[in-house]
Amino acid sequence: MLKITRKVEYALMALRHMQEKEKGAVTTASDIAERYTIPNEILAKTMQLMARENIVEAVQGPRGGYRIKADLEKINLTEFFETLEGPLGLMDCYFDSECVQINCCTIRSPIQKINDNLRNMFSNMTVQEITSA
Amino acid sequence: MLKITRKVEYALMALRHMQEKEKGAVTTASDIAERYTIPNEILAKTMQLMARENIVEAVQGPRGGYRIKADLEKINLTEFFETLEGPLGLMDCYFDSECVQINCCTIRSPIQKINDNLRNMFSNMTVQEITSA
DNA sequence: ATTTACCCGATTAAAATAGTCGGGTACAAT
DNA sequence: ATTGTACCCGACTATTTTAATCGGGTAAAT
Repeated sequence: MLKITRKVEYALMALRHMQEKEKGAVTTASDIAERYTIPNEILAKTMQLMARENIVEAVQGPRGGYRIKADLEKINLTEFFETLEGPLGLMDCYFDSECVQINCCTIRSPIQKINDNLRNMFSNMTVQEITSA
Repeated sequence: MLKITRKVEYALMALRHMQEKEKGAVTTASDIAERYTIPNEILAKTMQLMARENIVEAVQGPRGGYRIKADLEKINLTEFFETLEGPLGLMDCYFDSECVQINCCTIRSPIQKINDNLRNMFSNMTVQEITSA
């Protein structure tokens, strides 16, 4: 429990990789996949997702690839995680959920407080802190 | 991602329930399961686990049940989570793992720092804070 | 003895995550 | 124009993790 997903890991590794290149240079998804032994198509998808979300910019065609578009110092980890994986919460009942305990759950509000702390912690860290630490 | 498990939720609800009764009184696993619509046998297992770990005490036979044994103010959440679910970490590679990226992973140490913060946060909270907030 | 309630390993089911496949579109170079 | 490279994307399958079930026990009060 309390794990981050592969997708998030791959995304961070890719961003870090691109950040080490000259600004404006592009890198192909398969270059990154090969470099870090990441399954090609799953990284491709992750890059596409980040492109849709304007974290990176895609350049199509031969000599194309991706480059960083957003200012990584301005994206906090709560935002980043939610962009890639959807709503963040220790329990599902804070967003969706037809949990059978919904009306008799006695720990919902105490856990909610912990959840707030957690979100807070992640909101106070930027993607940049991971990609260049 | 970053979810706590059902088992942990059930355990906390059970502890909270027992805590509301007079000290020394026992409650059966099926009473608790019924009260909160928890599948009987999964709660039973969870209670057995907590009994093995000396968090609760089991009284066998008719009129038996469980009562709280440990001082819940002295159990922090890191301990509690690890007792129920094993080692705590945002990524697997901090304990087990034959991760293919193990030698080329560029985000391991930054994530490790976040992991330390997370553990720290949970280590500074007690089970009591959840069961009686 | 019988009944109640804990004990526990093995198994199955369901859900979440991870990875694959196939058929597209954009565009630079020739 | 054609070719080749690289992004795009929905649908699908496999794997892993989590949740729940089953079956056959043991302890103890009445």
